[in-house]
Amino acid sequence: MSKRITIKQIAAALHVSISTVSKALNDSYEISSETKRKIKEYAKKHKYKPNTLALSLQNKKTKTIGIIIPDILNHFFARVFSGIEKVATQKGYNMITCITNESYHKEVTTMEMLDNGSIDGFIACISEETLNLEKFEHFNRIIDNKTPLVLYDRVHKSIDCDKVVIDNIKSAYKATRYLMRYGCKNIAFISSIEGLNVGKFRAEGYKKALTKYGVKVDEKLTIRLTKKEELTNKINEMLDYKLVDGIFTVDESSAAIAIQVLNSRGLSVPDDVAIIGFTNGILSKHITPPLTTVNQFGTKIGEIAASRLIDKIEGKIDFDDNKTEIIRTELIERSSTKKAFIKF
Amino acid sequence: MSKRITIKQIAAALHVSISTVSKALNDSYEISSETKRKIKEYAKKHKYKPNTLALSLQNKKTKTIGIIIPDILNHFFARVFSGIEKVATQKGYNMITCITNESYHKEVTTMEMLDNGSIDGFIACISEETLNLEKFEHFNRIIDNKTPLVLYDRVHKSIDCDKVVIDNIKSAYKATRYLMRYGCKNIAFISSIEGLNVGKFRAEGYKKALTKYGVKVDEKLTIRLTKKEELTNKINEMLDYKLVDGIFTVDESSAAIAIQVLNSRGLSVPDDVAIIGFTNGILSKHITPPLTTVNQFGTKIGEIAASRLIDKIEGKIDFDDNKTEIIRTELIERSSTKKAFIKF
DNA sequence: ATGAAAGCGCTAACAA
DNA sequence: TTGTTAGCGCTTTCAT
Repeated sequence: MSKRITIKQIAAALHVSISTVSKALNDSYEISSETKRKIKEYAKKHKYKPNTLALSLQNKKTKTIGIIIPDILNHFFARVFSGIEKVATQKGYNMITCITNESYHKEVTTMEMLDNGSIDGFIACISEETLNLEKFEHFNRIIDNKTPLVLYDRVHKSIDCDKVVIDNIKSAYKATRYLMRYGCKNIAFISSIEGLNVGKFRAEGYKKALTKYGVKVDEKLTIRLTKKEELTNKINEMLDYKLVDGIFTVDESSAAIAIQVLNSRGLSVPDDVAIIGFTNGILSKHITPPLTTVNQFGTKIGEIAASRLIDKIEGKIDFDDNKTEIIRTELIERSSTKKAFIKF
Repeated sequence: MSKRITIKQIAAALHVSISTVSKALNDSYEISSETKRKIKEYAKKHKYKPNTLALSLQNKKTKTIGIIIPDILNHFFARVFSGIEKVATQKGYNMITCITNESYHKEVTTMEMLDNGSIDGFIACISEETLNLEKFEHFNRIIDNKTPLVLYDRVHKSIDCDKVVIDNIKSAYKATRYLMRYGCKNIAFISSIEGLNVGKFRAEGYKKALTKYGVKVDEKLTIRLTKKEELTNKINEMLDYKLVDGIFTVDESSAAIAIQVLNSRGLSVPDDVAIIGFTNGILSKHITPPLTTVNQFGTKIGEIAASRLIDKIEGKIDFDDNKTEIIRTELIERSSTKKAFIKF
């Protein structure tokens, strides 16, 4: 019914010029307070709202940022997203969201499409497929266009931009070390994200810890898959080969599956086997036993990424001044590593 | 570096008029194929991409929809979101997302802000606070502005628009009936979402089932909270009062918490107590024992909502032709209700 | 203190 | 077949 009103209509109604209205609404010193009053009053009465599109077209700023998320069902990404949204809202930015579902093609087309003035900058996480194809030209094109870009979580050295990540190697190292200090002699490694560089880094951290403490890496105790399908079988096979007393899984659901397999074999967590997971999601808190896990501070990652991007957009930071922020992780101790006795 | 090129620049470079370029690029029959060729070639070479903003300003269509989500960390909403995104992408729409965090104020301000031409329509889920305040004028204002609106999951009768929901009463009724048929004599009801109308409906369905089968409703067996904080205590109190043999929880984490409480009292699920949850999220599959649960088909809800909205936007459906789609639910049977013997 | 006019990038009705 | 012009809603010189 009420359909929005324009500056032009206000001008006509009040018998003044369009520019007078514009200036009045923007509190220009040029306009008499009396005219301002009248105009503002009329505007308010008729619920005048400036047309964002016209504004954006004018000043080449949309106050909108593009968010690229590989998989919104992943709780970690949902956390990052909520961090981004918090800062974006606070600073008056809207978000256009694209879920790539780990597809290279989707990633390329949406980013190309958005990078024509629709958004002021991107916050993106590289999709699995892109990572495997190692094709990053679309990101570099974005950068060439002088569109600010912040990459989070999964990054790549051939893209020169702001980055917000965690130290995967170190985090995995510490988790593994924790298990060793806890007394575990045979520690397995389980990953269902071998397709991601972060997955590989975590494997690296695991090996590094073992080596550092003089334990030989037994490849038969490392399960490195790119998806979850075969997981149950592989874990069973591994347990047939050797009965481990500690497991480090690189994602949450792998830990849940490991627990189920162990239980089905009559083994108890943590009494027979201690487990540490990665990513402190909903599962970690609620499975039985609650999972000791590496917390990634997803919300924090999102917040930092958004702040950085907006600072770039608003020129508070020079476009070429790129930085890689490493967000700390923490080990949250829960019952999956709570034996009554703790050897060394 | 390459900064985007405009139609005007193409025109200048090729010594033709702006409109010729525009027409050529849009494959107008008015332009000679030779000129078209030249123009398109030049455009491609210089990576011309039309400015969406200018287009939107022109034809008053943004090809963008606004998505209002109360809480993105809630897996059900993440599912709905992914359903929306699937259809939106497929039909060439972008999404501007707003997470209200259950806040009335956030909901009002974002929707007001977006409803000025920035988006072509809304898909929204009413926030908890809004529901409690019972203030829905902002939705009606949207509708008055002739902006298409589709509400999902949490709706209200005083807002006259398209809706996509589930039948909460019926779903709860069936879940409760399942427990009775399964042999449960004392069935408890646990809710931590009493602040939502959907929560109340589910309680209603529970009672309806009991009554229908001649079981008297014992209020002391119903726990109806608006948050999760006190849950563990309340469940313990309830179990002190009476040892139930069946529990119907209206959300997923309540079920997980109930299982933890039962286990801590030395009770086993499903042998001592059978449990059915609501919303088939990540938890349901992975907790021990896996949870029998009412699946809500979140993705489907999102898809239907998006299709409906886009049909409205594109005028395939009359603006005032509102419809409420009721998406069926299903009971997924898992181990939390798998006693060896089944009476009745 | 107010207004006319140009322009942001593009489309479309109308001329030529 | 091509070009001129006006206009989408708004800002911003530059007159007046």
